[in-house]
Order: sequence, then C-alpha cells, then structure tokens
Amino acid sequence: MTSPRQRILIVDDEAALRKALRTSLSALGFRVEEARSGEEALDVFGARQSDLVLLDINMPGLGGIETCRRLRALDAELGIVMVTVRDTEDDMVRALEAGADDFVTKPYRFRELVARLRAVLRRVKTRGERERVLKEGDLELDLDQRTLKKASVEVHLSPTEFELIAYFFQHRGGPVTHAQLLRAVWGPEYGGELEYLRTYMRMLRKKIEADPARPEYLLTEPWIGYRFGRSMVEEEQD
Amino acid sequence: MTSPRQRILIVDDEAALRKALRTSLSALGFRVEEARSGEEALDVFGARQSDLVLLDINMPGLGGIETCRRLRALDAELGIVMVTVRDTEDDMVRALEAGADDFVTKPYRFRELVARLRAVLRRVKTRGERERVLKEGDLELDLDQRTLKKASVEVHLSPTEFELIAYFFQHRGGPVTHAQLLRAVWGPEYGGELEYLRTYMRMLRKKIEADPARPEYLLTEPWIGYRFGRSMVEEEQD
DNA sequence: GGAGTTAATGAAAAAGTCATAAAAGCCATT
DNA sequence: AATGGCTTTTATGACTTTTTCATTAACTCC
Repeated sequence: MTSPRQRILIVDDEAALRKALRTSLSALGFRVEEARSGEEALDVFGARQSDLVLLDINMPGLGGIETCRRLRALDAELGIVMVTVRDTEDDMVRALEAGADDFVTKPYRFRELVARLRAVLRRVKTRGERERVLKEGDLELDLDQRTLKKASVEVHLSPTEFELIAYFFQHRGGPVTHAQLLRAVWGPEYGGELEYLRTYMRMLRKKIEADPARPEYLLTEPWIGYRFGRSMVEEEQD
Repeated sequence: MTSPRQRILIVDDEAALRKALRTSLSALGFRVEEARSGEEALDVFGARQSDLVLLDINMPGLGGIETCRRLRALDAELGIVMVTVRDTEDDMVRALEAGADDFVTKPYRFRELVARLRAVLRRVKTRGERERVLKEGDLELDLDQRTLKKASVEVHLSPTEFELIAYFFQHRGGPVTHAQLLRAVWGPEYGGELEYLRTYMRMLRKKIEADPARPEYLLTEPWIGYRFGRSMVEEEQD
C-alpha cells in the first residue's frame, strides 16, 4: 500500500514565514497548502482537507484559537499544531482546550517543529488510512461511508441502526448497558426507553446474525445490556 | 507483563471541554472515555471500569458530588479527581467528603491537571494491578466478566447472586453482618429484610456447596451474619 | 424442659426481562 | 393524496429473578 503524501496546511498572516515553511516542508516531502487567515484556513480546509494544520495562534480577524476550535469541530481527527508566541502556559492550555494536538512556542527550531509535526501525523490517522473500517468476524463497518458489509456484501441499515451498530463496534468486547446505548444513539435525555432498543436489536440481529435466535455477534448480557463481539477476550486499542 | 494503558473517564457536560481533554490526554497515552452526565458516568463505569474518573462538580441532573459518592460506593479503589469551579473551600471539602482523591480548581493549567492525575494514578492501584480474579478453594470469581467458576466450570448467577458472592469474596475471612450484606447488595435503605438474604444464601449454597446443609464456603455466623472462606485460621489481608 | 429467637427449607406468587410481532405515526417524495 | 421507508408504540408469551409466605429445625436462656 503506497501512502499518499501528507498534506499540511500552513496558516499564518506573515507571507515570508509561509514561504519559508513551504520551501522547507515540501523539501521534506510534505505537500503544503497555505492560508493567510483563519477565515481562509476554514475555506481551504472545507474545500480540500489536509492531514495537519499548522496554525499561528496570533492572527488578526478570526484568531488562532477560534480557528482551531472550528477546525476541530469540522474534523475530530485532524492534526492541529499551534504556534504560540510566548511560553505562557495560558496559551498552551487554551490551545489544547481548543482542540490542538500539540504546539510549538516561537521562536522554535525547525528541527523541533518537524519532529512535532511528524509525531502528530503519526498519531493522527492520515486521510488515506482514515477511511475508518472496523472489522469483527465477517462484518466490516465503514464509518465514513456509513456502510456495513457482511461477508463482503453490503447490508442496508437505517440511520438509527447504523448508529447503534457503530456504537457496538467502538465498544466491542465489553458489556454496554441499555442506558448507555440509548443515550448514545437516541440522545442524553433517553435512558428508559428500552423498547426502542429491543426493537432495533431485533432488526440488527435479523440483518447480521445467521440465526437471530442464537446470536454470534450481538450477545445479550442479562440485566445489564448487550455485548458485541465474539470473543470474551479483554483486549483492544483505540 | 505489559501494563495496559490507564483508563480515564471524563465526566463533563460541556462537549468542547470533553473533546479537548480527550485529545490532550490521549496524546499523553491515556485511554479516554467520556460521559456527559453523572448518570451516564455511572452507566459507563458500571459496564467497563476505569482507573480514574475526572469529574466536574458542576453538572445538571445528578451533580458531581452525588456522582462521586456513588462511584466511590461502587469502587473503593477507584481514583477520582474532581474539577471545582471556584476556589471555595466549601467545594473542596465537599468533594473530599464525597470520596474524591484530589481536585483541581477551574481555571486550571493543563500541566497541573496532568500532574494531579498522574499522582492519583500512582497512588491508586490501577485495574491491571488489581486482583480482578479472586480465588477461594475451587471457586474463581471474575469481577470483570461477572462470572463465577467452580472447579473451572462456570456457575450461572443472577445479578443479585453475583453481587452477594462478590461482596463475600471481597470480605473473605471475616464475619459480615446481615445489615452489611443487605445494604451492600440491595441498597442503603435495606437492612432489616433478612428473608431476602436467607433466600439468596440458600440459592448460593445450592450452587456452590457440595452439600448445602454442611457448607464449606458460606458459613453462618450465628447472631451476626455470615462468613466466607474455608479456613477458620486467623489470618488474611486485603 | 419450655419459651423465645434465629436459621434453613420448600414452595409459590409477584415482578421484571427479553424476544418477537405487528400496528400506528411520521415524513419526504412522488 | 398515496407511497414507501423509517421510527415509535403497543401487545404478547416464554422465561428468569425477586419477593413473600409457611413450615421445620436448631439454638440460647431461663
């Protein structure tokens, strides 16, 4: 599998700085895009998503923090590295709270910057890898396309059904309570409407299980809730 | 033995804050789970236990203090760090009284927060280190899977039965009073309903003891309650 | 030994849970 | 206005768990 070049969006109001970074970073094999302001960054990002945004905290107009917040809202898995001016912990905290993954403080060494960019890119899944497909047995859930395949053939799911199975996939292995599921799928104000859940469990089982009466995937955990996954093994990762 | 990542449950009603913390904390290598309310926290925790709960004191519905109290009741060894809004000593005191291990006051520095989390995690035994499979004779209780095995074969227990035997396992050796058991299993408002206890003791003995009439494990301690464990020897530790 | 209590037993009523089925409501599209 | 897909409600039966009740056995204290 050939990995596509990683895309970095530089957001800074100083043209000179952008130019310098573009040169250095593209020399390292990154694909570089630029924006002169927070507003432009949001535009550019909306049009063509990047893997990582390098964002100056100090910009006229829509500030760095606010831009960061909005980018993060747009894409929970985007890598965001902020450039803070001083070493005030305040800026750092605000940056992290706004959803940044990391930051460098100006003045920084280019080496350090690259190290941090690489670290974040490693952690953050890049677009290419990001078509998030989770597998379990002969099931395959694609969170981006919102599709589920069983034995490679697509199973049509309604929105609610999809949310439900997605929650299961993301909590596979462990038991999840009824209330947890209800709140996750129907919203925080739900919790007691067990019937909804039962109805949907039945529909899901009908679609997923070879024999709905003897489920392989969607196991019931009496008096507690359900459990997704065929093994009882206690292991997993994000 | 590879130590599993430590699990932190963030409980806060502000989505932005949760997200920010999730990003920052998982970047530090923690495994992060979220809950939007006290109720949800109890659900999530009930289904899959965390090592530490970071709990906002100020939440609608079941407040932070009450949530803390209940979490503490569920798990005496859980780490709980509360986030109090102002520096009022009142909040701090109430938090500690409710069973919190530590607290940070908003606004806090991220660095400080992490330092406190780490300190509490160091002190509190993490799940990995905790003995989660308890043994006694040929019995084996798994607190995670909520299963009991006798001579390696699983014994099916109802929720109440499980709670009861779990309490015994965790207080093995010593005598436990009727009221203690009732309150632990049925809730604080119980205490006099001896019949419940008797009924359940009978069922447990039926399932566990070779000869229910001459119990090896679940011994009765006349006028006091019961005692779990086969040796009368005066030794043990938690 | 007898009165009074506490514990174990047996059995069954009451309450709750889960799976299933199907009707009713909602909503966008035709 | 009718259709079709999806969601919400309601109903039912099988089954498990919890609670309650009645009876018998065991023990303590006088």
